[in-house]
Amino acid sequence: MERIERVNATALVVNSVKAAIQRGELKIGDKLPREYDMAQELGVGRSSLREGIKILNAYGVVESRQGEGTYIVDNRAKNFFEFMGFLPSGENMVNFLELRRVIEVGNIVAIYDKLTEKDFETLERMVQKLCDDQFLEDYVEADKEFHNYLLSVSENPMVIQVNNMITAMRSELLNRLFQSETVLHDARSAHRQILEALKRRDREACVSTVLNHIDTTIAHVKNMY
Amino acid sequence: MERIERVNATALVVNSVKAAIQRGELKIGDKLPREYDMAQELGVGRSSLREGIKILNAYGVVESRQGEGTYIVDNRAKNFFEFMGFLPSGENMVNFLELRRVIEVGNIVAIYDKLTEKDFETLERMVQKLCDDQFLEDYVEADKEFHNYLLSVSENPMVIQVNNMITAMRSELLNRLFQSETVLHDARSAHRQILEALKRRDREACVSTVLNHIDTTIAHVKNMY
DNA sequence: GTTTATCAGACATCAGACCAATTTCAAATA
DNA sequence: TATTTGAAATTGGTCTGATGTCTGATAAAC
Repeated sequence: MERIERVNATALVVNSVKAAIQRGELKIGDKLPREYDMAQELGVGRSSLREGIKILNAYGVVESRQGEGTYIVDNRAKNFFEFMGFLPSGENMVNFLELRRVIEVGNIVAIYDKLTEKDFETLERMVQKLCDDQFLEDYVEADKEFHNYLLSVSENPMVIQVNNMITAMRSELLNRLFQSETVLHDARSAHRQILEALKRRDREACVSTVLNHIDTTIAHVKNMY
Repeated sequence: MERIERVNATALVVNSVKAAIQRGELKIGDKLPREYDMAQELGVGRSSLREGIKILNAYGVVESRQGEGTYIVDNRAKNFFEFMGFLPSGENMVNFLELRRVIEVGNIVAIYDKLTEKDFETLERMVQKLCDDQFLEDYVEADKEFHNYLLSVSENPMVIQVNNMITAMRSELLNRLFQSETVLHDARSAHRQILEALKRRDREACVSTVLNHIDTTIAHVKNMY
């Protein structure tokens, strides 16, 4: 662990860990040195080290387990919503999908006339993949890919980041949803319809198809809870 | 400060402060007791208290100044974006407004057919206010009110919360923007157009007018930087 | 072979001492 | 009198050592 510019002891700890992760030196699952050793490495006291680790805990970057150690994790998405005061629950799942609907509709309006032939080819492959794939993990992957691609066209890192948070929360849900044959069928046809609307550069149809797609999902989720 | 259920010392501190804020016992600007006293009040050690305070600092709920004290603040919005890795800057202002555009467009599609006569009356008053008002602070207030009202119709706490974060970031920007007569004129006519589109329950027009409104703002901001 | 006891390792907490920044206020000064 | 200065008090920042508590592994008992 490299010592970063010192403004104060606590920030030094936070930045050192962040930097080590950024450099790929620390990966998810890695165990940090024990508090005493790490404090010495960074040249700070154990209290200051702990204060830094507490902040990283709050950010969802590490997780400390008493008697065991402190590990690198990525609970940032979860903490993102917790940060806003929301815990995952049945009701919040619907709220959460509605937020997603808002973003996906808003995004498609922003990008519907910006897609190139190359984009269409890529999207075509993704839709095809969703139709061809045989295993649950593949559906989930293909579904995510399609939506993430549309978001990425915005070329707006903030929009993409917010979407990442939502996608991370959605993974678990998708795994359950795609166990239903109906949902899978809906998704296949919906993605194709969205793509067709995009190809026609028909904004109104884009909005309708995206809206429909997610509303269907919401209806399914409401049935689940 | 009331002692909350104790799972562990640090969480106790965090929850106690949060609860006191929720109860309105602590307001923005209030000063917390000095660390030693507060630790005794809550029955925890000073180190544990400090770890809790550090978490609240990370959340943007309090701010500690050496030699002075610890105060209740609300930097949650700022920290929210910092958490996502974004610092306020000229370029990020545009990204940030584009995120806002995505959300406002997505939201108007979600609510355009849900407004009642009463809603229209309220919105009408708000548009009128924006036109009548004479002072900068009033414009800014009226503009915020209009957009927040539309978001609130969604009745989705997550959407509203994300909007709150954005609104908080936007305040500073609006103060500068509304110093331009052109921007003010644009805003007045844009808000009226949006309201008219809503009254006609014309989704396509809603999307167009909202899109236009924020695109105009983005253009102005681009000129500013 | 399974269960239980013990022990080492690691985080959790507390207390005390000292450091550093800020504020306060009274004394010195112009 | 008004201003400057500087020392003391206040408060958060940091370090250290001792002790508590939880977990996992190993050894002992059955």
